Amino acid sequence: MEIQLQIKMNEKLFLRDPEQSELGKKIILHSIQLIHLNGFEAFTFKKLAEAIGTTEAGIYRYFENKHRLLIYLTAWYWSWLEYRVTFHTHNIKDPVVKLKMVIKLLATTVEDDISTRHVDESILHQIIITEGSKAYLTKRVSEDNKDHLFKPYKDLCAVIGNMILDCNTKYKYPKSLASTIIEMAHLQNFFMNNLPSLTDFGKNKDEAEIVLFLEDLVFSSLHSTQ
Amino acid sequence: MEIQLQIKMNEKLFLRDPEQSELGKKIILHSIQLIHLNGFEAFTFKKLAEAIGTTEAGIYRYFENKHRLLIYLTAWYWSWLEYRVTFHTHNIKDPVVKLKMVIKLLATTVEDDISTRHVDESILHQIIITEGSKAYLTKRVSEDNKDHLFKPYKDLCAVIGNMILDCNTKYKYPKSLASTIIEMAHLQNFFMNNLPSLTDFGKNKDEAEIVLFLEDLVFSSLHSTQ
DNA sequence: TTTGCAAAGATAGTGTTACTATCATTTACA
DNA sequence: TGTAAATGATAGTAACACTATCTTTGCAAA
Repeated sequence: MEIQLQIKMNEKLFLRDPEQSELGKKIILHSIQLIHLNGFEAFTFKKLAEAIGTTEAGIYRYFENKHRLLIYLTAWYWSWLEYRVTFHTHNIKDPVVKLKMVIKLLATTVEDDISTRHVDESILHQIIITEGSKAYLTKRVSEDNKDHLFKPYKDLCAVIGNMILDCNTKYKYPKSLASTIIEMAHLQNFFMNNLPSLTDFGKNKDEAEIVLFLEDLVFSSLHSTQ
Repeated sequence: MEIQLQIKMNEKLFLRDPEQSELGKKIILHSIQLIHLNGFEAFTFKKLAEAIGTTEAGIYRYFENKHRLLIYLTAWYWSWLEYRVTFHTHNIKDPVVKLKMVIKLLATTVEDDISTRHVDESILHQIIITEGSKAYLTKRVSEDNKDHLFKPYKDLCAVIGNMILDCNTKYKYPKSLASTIIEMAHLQNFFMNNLPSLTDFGKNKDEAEIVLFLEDLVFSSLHSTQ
């Protein structure tokens, strides 16, 4: 049995759906590799076209510009992560166990899990750690938000927020705590590997310790009697 | 009595010290305004030169490129904030009260406080919220770190980490909690104003609520019996 | 079998960005 | 008054971020 996951993306994320053609899939595959290799700033459509063996104009038929492509990749990533969260927390009754699973999924490098043909999820995960926030840290954020480009991110945050409430109905900041977990799962990973003195994980560089930190943070807040 | 604050910056942050000349000070003043107005991506040395009334080449004598200028601005900001933290927590004995003061300083818009002639601190604060993380989220981060360009940020983080330990010597993640507070003070503010569904502050858009959230987060962790 | 049409390929062109170089002029100050 | 440093003025280049147009290919309905 081979299962293939297909994620349906908002049409405003692209000009032409990259999932619907060979060229489109190549754009996704190679853009992930190139961004990972040189970083988003050094990434250009010209280099991407050369890597694929097509021309710049060809890429522009799929994506307005490289920033839109980044938004597409992040949206895809968050959709995929929400699916993984749903999948891996299914049948878990205890909300605490559930939330621990989510923290683990957020903060741990993906092995081959639920996979897709044309996306390398573990490299994409690395990209989102370094480049993900650049998708929304712009002057255009409100317009892009109106086009629902960040919906997958907000949906995931809402799902986690609800799980937090399942642990403690009286907790006052479920959404902020959810976005804090999501962002910190990535940022502590970046710091651990690049600016280790900003973390307590520099010695072992072990993702498992980030999980422990986040668990302590979350469940202290949720069990607090303050 | 008029007090002027002068912050001594690492020499690797610039080619020529902008604090030492009128042109240099104009570069700082106007770059802050322009980045705030159009965002860092749309900011160019040409536009900056036009705003100042000098030429591109003139700017390049002070800063290698716009990314270095951003690093300079962030480094200045974190140095200034560390000074404010030291100043405002001085003479406070209770470590909990001290840490609460820090959270307030991090998460609240600055009014005219400890001021400098050529830097608009409240606009700079806004810039750091949106653009600050772009200073280190790059492929060059390790090299830049070797040049100590992020020292002010790391110093502030260390100071806060020690205050955390003063509250609870046994707490296991002082540095990670410190970087979490710093980053979240900014990011929750950005989300509140731009992607409010990621927070619990969308209704009132009140920074004071971010302070309460962070206090709850921090002191739950530090008083936790888990 | 033809026609028709969308996707992709090929090529060219434009304005802007991110620099680098050079030389003349002003300013500071010794 | 002389000299060096800072600044101003101008020019130039390679890469980037697009846009336009025209041709070719493949495939499907008439």
